[in-house]
Amino acid sequence: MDAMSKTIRVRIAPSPTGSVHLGLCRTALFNWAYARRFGGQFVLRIEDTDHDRNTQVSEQAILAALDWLGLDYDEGPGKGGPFAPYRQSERVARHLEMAQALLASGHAYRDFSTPEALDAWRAEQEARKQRVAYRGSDRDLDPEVSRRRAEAGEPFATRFRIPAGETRFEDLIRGQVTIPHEEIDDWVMVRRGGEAPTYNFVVVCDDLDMQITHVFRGEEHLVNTPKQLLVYAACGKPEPAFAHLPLMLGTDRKKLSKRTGDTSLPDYQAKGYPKEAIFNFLALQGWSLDGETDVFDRAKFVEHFDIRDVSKAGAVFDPAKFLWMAGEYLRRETVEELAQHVAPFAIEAQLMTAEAIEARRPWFLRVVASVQDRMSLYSDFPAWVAHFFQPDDAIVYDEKAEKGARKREGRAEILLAFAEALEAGRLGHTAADMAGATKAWLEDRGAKLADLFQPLRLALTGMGGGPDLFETIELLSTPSSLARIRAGAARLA
RNA sequence: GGCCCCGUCGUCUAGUCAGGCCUAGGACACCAGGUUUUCAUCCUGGCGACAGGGGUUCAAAUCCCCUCGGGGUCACCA
Repeated sequence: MDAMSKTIRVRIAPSPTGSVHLGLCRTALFNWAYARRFGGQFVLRIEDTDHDRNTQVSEQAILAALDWLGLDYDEGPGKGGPFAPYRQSERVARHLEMAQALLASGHAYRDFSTPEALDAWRAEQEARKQRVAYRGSDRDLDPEVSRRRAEAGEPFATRFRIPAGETRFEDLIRGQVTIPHEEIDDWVMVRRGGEAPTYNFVVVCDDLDMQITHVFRGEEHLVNTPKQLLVYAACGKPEPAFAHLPLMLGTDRKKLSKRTGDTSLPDYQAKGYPKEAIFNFLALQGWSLDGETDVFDRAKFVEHFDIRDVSKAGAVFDPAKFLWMAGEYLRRETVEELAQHVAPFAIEAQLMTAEAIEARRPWFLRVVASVQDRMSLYSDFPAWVAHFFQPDDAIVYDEKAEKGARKREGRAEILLAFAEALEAGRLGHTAADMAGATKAWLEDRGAKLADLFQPLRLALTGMGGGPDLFETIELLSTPSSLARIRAGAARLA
């Protein structure tokens, strides 16, 4: 009832380790959409309780990724909010305080056993092949004794006392889930030494303090939920609603990992996937608009998204469909937009400098427009236009294309004749004029179109396919075209 | 292995909660045509699934049970 009447508050709580995984992006996407759809708040909290693995770079990468995808959060590190701080490492005092309270109420206990003893116990379990949930030997220690040993300086870990019974909860995606308590360890809330609380504990403390109403996260957290639910109960606090998203799978049907391909957002940014395509594709991993429409913008997504519509089964990540989606968005861009997106790739490939692009902007736009239908990714651009920057007498010929061109009888002669006609201006000067005039010219000579066009394309661009040839001639300029054609005639003779 | 979750075309999915409108729809991929000076775009068509077996019912992809298959998880990681 509480959760219904309060405004919706969702969060993502990534740990800043490694690169930004697509799974995190998708979880963020769904949380964000839910908040936006129902007028709630989307919170970012950095889960940096594992000091050994956290990195500052990684935290920055998460912030940058959300920003790039346009998933604006209402509260979070660097942005602040009514429940600051939003970095868990900065909230430890509060976590310890809550741990203290659970110790006092008997929901938790001090475990003085050594890590070595635990290892031995686990080894024994392993040997007997019958894994039983851990129940610390100090679980039933007299509270007074326990307190005194702690005061005497004996190190201990704080464990949660799992009661008998089972936990049953309603997952918004999966329906009712039941897990018997015999399966759950008396897990560690605060590590030995007393200053380092663990994830399963702090996540509840923080969600509680930040008044989170809905927890949407990956399915790998499903079996952890009872542990957390038990903490809510122990604190006497209402629990949020839970929904566990289906995993994103690799082609091996296992949790998406680097083994089967790129998994991080920066990988796809670097390859030149349009961001709206990434957004759209991620939205399709476990959710669909109406079963008919695959391409939709973020407004549409927000307008229709509901966590209840998310599917239960894991989604195999399909690179081919992702590529198609990329092309779909790339082709919808205006030439100006596309030029802007593609320019960095041209620069990186050392085809042009930023200054050169600026200086020849009208030309550059025409070039971009000419290959728009031929690209799926921004990174496809350099390969299509590289020939423009090669010396006229040393165009790099594609092997297959050259083989094809060499099959044409009289290739050198026709190229030379065409060059002459072109130079004399007998074919006109605009692409449209030249196309018509050239066809007439070919007919007069009794030649087939392919007799000229195949060798011509090779001479001009070195490629087997590409934009309209007369457009290419214009873009190249007549002198340069002539040089290439004559060089081609010589090379193909 | 225990426990938990899941199971519709190769892949993403609609349909499952409220059984009939499903001879199961869409998309990607693939194949075949068409358009085109080529490549691509674009257009048309094709291939292709209810994991299996039992029930319940006049009727099941939809409800129940079992089997099989896949995944997740079993830390003083998150």
